[in-house]
Amino acid sequence: MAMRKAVEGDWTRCPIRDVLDRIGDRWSLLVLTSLQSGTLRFSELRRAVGDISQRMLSQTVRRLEQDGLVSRRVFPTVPPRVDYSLTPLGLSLLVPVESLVEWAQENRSAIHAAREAFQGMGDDAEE
Amino acid sequence: MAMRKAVEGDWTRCPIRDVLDRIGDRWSLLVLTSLQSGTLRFSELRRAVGDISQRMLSQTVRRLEQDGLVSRRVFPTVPPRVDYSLTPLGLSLLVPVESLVEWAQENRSAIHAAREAFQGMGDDAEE
DNA sequence: CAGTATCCAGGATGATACTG
DNA sequence: CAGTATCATCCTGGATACTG
Repeated sequence: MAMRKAVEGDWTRCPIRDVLDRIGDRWSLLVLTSLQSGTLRFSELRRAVGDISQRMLSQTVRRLEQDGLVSRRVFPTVPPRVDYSLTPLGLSLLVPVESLVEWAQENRSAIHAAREAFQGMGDDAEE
Repeated sequence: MAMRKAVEGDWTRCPIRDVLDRIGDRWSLLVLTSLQSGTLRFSELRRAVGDISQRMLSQTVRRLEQDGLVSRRVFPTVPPRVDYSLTPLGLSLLVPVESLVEWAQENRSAIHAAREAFQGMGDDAEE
């Protein structure tokens, strides 16, 4: 998704863009939900999310931290240790997000069925 | 959003990806909400959404139609006329989406404030 | 351990031109 | 009017290597 530019524009029409620009990417939501259960270290978070690269995890948590959704605590030990957890703001975001997740679960088959139906109509799906 | 591949994978963990892959892009949500008020023709929809290109609108509505979120009716007149409207499924999706929109409206300033706070910390926002 | 720096491929989006 | 085809561009995300 290439949409990090128009955020500051005339999007008063659509504040949702602010949110979508942040949770609409591949990893943010996974990171957020992974932290739902509690604090995790970088490596733990990485395992929890799954197959995310170091670079993307680093980038994702940094953005989430900048947006005030995730809190980052550094322990000046050696080896270094960094804890990540949800902020109240991040936690509050998960409420509406879960509504969406529920919808997704309930209607996943409907969407897939619709896609299947399209296959047989001689109309291709550009892929 | 470059995430149209992993949809069929092991995303049982995260059905939300199915949804995000479809509404997380730049235009889908705008199109959906534009149709909330009722049926629109292609050109009307284009004006309603704003500065979307013909190509992107065409592509977006096709995908939404394939997913069963939008209904498309063609009138074999000349000049041609095509009406777009939400399906019950599309309408039902807007319910949780609106929760997210509300959250976005209520917390927009909080997010922006968090970003501003970061500016002064010597940490750049990569842009 | 917890990152950052580079390089690179693929996809999303936009502009423009053409068609039924 | 309602698209499709093509081309160019920018960004996202992955792989790999290096650092404190």
